Amino acid sequence: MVKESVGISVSKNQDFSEWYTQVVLKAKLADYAPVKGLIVLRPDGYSIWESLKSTFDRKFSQNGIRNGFLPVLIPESLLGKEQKHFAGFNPEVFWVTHSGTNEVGDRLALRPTSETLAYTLYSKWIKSWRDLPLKINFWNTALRAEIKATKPFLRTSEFLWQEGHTVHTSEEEAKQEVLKILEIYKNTVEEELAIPVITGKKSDKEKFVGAVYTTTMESIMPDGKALQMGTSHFLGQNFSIPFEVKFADKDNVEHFAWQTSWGVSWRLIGAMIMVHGDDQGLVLPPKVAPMQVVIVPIYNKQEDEKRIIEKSEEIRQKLEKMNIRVHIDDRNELSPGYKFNDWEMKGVPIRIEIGPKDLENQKVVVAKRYNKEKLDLPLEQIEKIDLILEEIQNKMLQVAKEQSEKFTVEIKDYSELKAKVSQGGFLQAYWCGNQDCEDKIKEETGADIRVIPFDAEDKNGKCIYCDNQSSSKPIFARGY
RNA sequence: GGGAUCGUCGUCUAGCUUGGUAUGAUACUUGUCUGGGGGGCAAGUGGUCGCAGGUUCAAAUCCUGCCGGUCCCA
Repeated sequence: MVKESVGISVSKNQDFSEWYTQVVLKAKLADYAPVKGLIVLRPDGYSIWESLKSTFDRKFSQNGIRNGFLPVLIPESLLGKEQKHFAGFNPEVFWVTHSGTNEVGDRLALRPTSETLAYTLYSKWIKSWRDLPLKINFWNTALRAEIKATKPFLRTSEFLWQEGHTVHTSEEEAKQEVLKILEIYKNTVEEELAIPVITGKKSDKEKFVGAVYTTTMESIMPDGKALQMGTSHFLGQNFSIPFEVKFADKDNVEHFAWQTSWGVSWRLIGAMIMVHGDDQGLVLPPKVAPMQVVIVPIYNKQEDEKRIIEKSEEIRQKLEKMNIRVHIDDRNELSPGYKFNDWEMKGVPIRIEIGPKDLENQKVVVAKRYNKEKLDLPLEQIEKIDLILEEIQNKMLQVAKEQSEKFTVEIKDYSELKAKVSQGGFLQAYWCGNQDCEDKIKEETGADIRVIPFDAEDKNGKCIYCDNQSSSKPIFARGY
């Protein structure tokens, strides 16, 4: 009866954008802050971020990367040192112009990204080839004015992310690092968030300003729009020269170093919501779910209550010993039905129902969130929950892969591209490599080059726009 | 960058055209009966009508500016 005011009031198909906002707010992941363009993370949202963070930290560490911390203010003189880079970011930089009532001399930027600041310090720290490679990652926030249309996790003026900055003695080693990081990104997103990605290069037009080239991973969202999930840049010597990041090599000759930078943001959480969520709300992959199992006890008589709570407690302890994150919903004032819907909206992967009838039969009811399946599980097999969580994680990736494949289409001619863009999807077509064609396609269809997949970097065919010999077969799409 | 639209207890909303004591639902609190898919009954708490000016005897309502949300187009 009151379904609409409590749950998600629109369906995912019918109004995707409204659906997304409602899921974020009603599942209590985030809320809008009092300042336009900014959001607040609530514990369930932050917990997902912490989970991703710890996975990345483990993998970075295995790759010899350590964490550091940089300040949020960057003086204008530093930010402007690499001109292209500066020009690219300038329109969205927030500036601090006053301290108290006094004007500051050199304006201070709220960091849009930390290359310039980090490399100023790197040039102090690096003297010799023995100091390299230097690999530091920074967990922080970046600020870029995005005040036209706020969308939690996807378009906000401040976002949580990590930015890694590495320095190498050789071009080759730096290029390898770029790929290693991209691979870490890819397998983390696929294994933890159950979202398939396509990796490859950005076109020159779309690359990070200041980079020699940018590698990226892209995913397709259920509304057919593409989302950039993370990027890893080869900076060459573009920064090491102006910032004088130099080292004396074994032969005692000074060289400019070779650099990389790379980052993923909480945008990944946005992607997870869009890819897996449904009309009932959030659907969380077990690996990042703040709560993996919720136990809902059901009883109506006093004596049942005691027995059932005891049994629930017993199950909780067993599961906790297996490192499963489990919670008993013992709120007395709410009906079981309400709790079912409540936890479904919040995306908890498994619900265990336990009532008098179950006790008699020495079993519980297990309900899987992602496909709504319910099954009976004998009490003595309760450890199987672990396997079911694993199965859910795998199936979710599989379903997402199928969805994503459906969205990936080969395009033969330009009229087809024009027609398909509005329906959305990854549209793969030959391209001559000329930016004029890229610009025209963007202008006429709204689609840009999202990624040139690694296996499509060298493809012979005819450019979809100008018919000339093609150099590659990129994926075109409208993006977020 | 251009345009549209909205802002009234936590949430959704009536009232605005035609100025005159703030409407309902839901949520929340308490009690009670309930309890296997969003329960019933009863009582109660909660709003400087986004903000700042202006017009007026009187402004949620009319005027101006600002702030904020959402959507569409480039």
